[in-house]
Amino acid sequence: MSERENLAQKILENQGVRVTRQRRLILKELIDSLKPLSAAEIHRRLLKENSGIQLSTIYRNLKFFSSRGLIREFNLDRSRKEKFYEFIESHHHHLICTSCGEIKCLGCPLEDYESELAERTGYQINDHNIKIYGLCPECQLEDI
Amino acid sequence: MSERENLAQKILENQGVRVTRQRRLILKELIDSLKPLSAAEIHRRLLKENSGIQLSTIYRNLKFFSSRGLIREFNLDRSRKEKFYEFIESHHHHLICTSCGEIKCLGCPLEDYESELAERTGYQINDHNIKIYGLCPECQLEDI
DNA sequence: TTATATGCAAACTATTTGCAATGGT
DNA sequence: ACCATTGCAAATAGTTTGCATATAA
Repeated sequence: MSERENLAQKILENQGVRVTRQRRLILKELIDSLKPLSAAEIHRRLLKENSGIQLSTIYRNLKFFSSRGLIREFNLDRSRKEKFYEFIESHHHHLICTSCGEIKCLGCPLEDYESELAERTGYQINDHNIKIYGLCPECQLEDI
Repeated sequence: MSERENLAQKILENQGVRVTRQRRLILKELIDSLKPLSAAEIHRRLLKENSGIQLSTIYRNLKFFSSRGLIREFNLDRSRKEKFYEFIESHHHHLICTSCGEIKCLGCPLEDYESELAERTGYQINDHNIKIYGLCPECQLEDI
């Protein structure tokens, strides 16, 4: 078992959930990845590594990990219908290049705003997300 | 033709696009609505008014209006797969109650942040959206 | 008149589910 | 041994498309 798989193993053990080969592999892909992945992308990557794993198993576990708060699930892009998933290391947001699709992680500019908003509206604020769209420096250089 | 349909008519005429009964009706629903609507919801509402209109026509026109910048298209909720659409009157964001689904519109707290971000990253920032999730005051009162 | 938009049915994509078999604890 | 998880195949939800017909300009 690789080092990364071992990390995944430990996280799952600490969660007190049943550790299967599939769970270890899926979580490993998310931990390894620097950017959010779709279910299909995780599947593709795992097939490359010869882990015969079913797409439905991936979906089931992504739901499971989400409900356990291990990962975050969201739509990256208004035009795509696929969801994306990422391992939660810390609260952050995304800057997305609408031309090449590159994703940068950003810190959170809303800390103060949230408490002010809670006070003003009476809502109990639990979470939020910000997506910022633009053109990365490279794509700005290309015509069209 | 109702007053609201007339407003929709005028908007379409100003855009220099072909004005059909269906376009007028779809745009009217979005203008009337205080909150974002799904394609299915627009369909439901129009059928109630006895406008025999096809769901595929609604989808086609939602895409068309989006591309013209008349409406905004996005996913409201991480768990749902439906997209939502809203008429663009001014730039704003949403506060969503994760229990009852109520949607409140919010102003934009990112104006300054965006220009700072553009400078720092070299990105040309074109758009962004913020979704804030929580419990509305009413839902906070309900146990489980 | 003619190009664009619509209705209808069928296709497609992402995701979910039922059920029998497998595997972790 | 027992129950949670998996594989597989089939179902579903939301959206898109092809083609003949209707309609706005």
